Amino acid sequence: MQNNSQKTACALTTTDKGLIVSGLRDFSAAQIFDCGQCFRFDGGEEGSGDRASLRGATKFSGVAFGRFAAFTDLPPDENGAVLLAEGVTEEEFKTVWADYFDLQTDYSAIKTEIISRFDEACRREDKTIRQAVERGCGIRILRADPFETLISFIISQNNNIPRIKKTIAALCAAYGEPIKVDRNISGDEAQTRYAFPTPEAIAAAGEEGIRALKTGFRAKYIVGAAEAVAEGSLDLAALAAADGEEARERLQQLRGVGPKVAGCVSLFGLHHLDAFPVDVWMKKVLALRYPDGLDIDALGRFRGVAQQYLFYNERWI
DNA sequence: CGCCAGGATACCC
DNA sequence: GGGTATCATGGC
Repeated sequence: MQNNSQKTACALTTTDKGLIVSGLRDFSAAQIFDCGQCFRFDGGEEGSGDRASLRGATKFSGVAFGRFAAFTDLPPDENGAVLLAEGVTEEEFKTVWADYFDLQTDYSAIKTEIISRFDEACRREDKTIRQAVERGCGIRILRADPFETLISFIISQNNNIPRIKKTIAALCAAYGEPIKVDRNISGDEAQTRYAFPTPEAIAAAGEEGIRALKTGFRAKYIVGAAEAVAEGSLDLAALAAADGEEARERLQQLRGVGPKVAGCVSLFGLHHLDAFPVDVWMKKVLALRYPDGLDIDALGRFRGVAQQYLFYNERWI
């Protein structure tokens, strides 16, 4: 599902307000950062634009791969969606953020296949998936760091999103490397940002060090996973290259990693788009929207993307 | 006080 | 194999 024409379609322009990325397809920073796949970006802050066109736009700022940046959706033009990236150079966008946002993947083609597979599985025209795809039309599956995703979703178990974000922020502040913040990002100069801790840093912190961050019963799971990666017994890069089912089974061998966490790590951290994590929200979707049952395995190789459309649709309905 | 939160585990039958 | 109490913590 690679599309070279799309790769070259997005255009970069450096302005005094930041880097303008135009010609984006199937893209919404707000939807991407608000659909539960990423815990390190915070929004809500109004775009500080002095122009009417920026009013109401939400800026999301945060850290990925040890880099702090802010992203704001601008009104689309005739070439597609437009994104304002602050604290990002053209070179950095091309080498880091374009890959993070999975810009080389054609999500229009994915949507078409998803709808087709759902129709087949339901043996009718499925209105639910159409509504979900429409509502979350700008969602993309981030290519997030595998280790960060693993630890983040271990923390997510039996937890709520605000507290998950708070705990991860505390983990980064305590054991992550401080990041030099670009002074051009207005309003954010004063705060020190932190990279996600390395496996070695978390392993060295030990169970007591991690428990001190109010991680509760998850502390031993977090340290165990970090130790496995640090000592090399768990090779996440190999799992990214492996079959989706094989990756999920290997992840579930870790204590504190069950089907749901393994599914989220596979989908968001390893980019296995066939992973379909079922959480309380998805159980609600399945019971409410598909009362006659739904064969997950029949939903095709992009069912993980469909899962995000359905999750977003149900959470913000 | 109780219940819930992007669950997993140990233990029950 | 399928049910269920328990696990830390904080918000409501």
